[in-house]
Amino acid sequence: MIQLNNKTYTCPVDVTLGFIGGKWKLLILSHLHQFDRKSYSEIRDNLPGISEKMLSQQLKELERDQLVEKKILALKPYRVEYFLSVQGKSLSPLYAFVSEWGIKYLKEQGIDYLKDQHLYK
Amino acid sequence: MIQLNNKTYTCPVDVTLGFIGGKWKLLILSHLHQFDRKSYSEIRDNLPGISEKMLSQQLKELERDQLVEKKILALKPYRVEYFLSVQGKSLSPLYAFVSEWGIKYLKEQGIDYLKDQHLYK
DNA sequence: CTGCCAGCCTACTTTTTGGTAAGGTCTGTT
DNA sequence: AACAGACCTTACCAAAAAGTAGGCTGGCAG
Repeated sequence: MIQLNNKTYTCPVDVTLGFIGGKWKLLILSHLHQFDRKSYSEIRDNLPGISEKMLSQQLKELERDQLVEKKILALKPYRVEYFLSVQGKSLSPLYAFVSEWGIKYLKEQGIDYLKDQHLYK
Repeated sequence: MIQLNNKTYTCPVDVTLGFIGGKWKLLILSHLHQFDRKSYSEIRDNLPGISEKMLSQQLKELERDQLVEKKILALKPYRVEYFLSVQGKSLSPLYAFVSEWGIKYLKEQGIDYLKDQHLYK
């Protein structure tokens, strides 16, 4: 049992899961990793199904956990930009692996995601 | 949007998450990866906090998803053994990475997990 | 023959998570 | 002036996930 920030973790895996657990976190992170879609609405439009509540909630947690940073581009017309922090980028191999594993799995199921990508969306 | 087995996924990352999502799956998997503790009670005893309900439920799902296999060692005194399938082993880089990332993070927080491992448990 | 341990399963409750819908500011467009 | 779009927040509710507690079979040890 590891104690950290008033929470208990059973092992290092558990610690990492504390950051990337949840339905949308890895999706948002790997999205920021893959594409450079960074504005709020670009992320929203590229994660079909996510509600604005979830998006802003998760982004906030990711900022708090310092995996994502937000840059305010302008105040008068409020414009922002989200991007992976150094810490967030340190998880890059994970985003890559998880995505490739998914692609490989889909291929085994007869779905060529890369080829047919334009169809999905 | 990807359709597969009556479910909808937004991208390959989402597909992978379908297998390893949830609070205990990665914990169980990486446990089977790291140690060779394989019996039901060994897994239970090494994942402090997991309830038997969760353990058997998750094991069942992992079997269904073919990431884990179960071998019945004996019937009279019912004894079993769980281990990673080929499919489950194909996620090994993930277990390793997630664990190492956690260890690295802990180190940054002043906790030397590897050195003090004996203290946790 | 009692109790304990392996290996589960089930009913029930609580907690967490996620979804809906609405509101609110500001700014540009028509 | 009306509307739309970027960028959120909040209140309320439903669903899903997880926790609690107990039960059940069958050996084996004392």
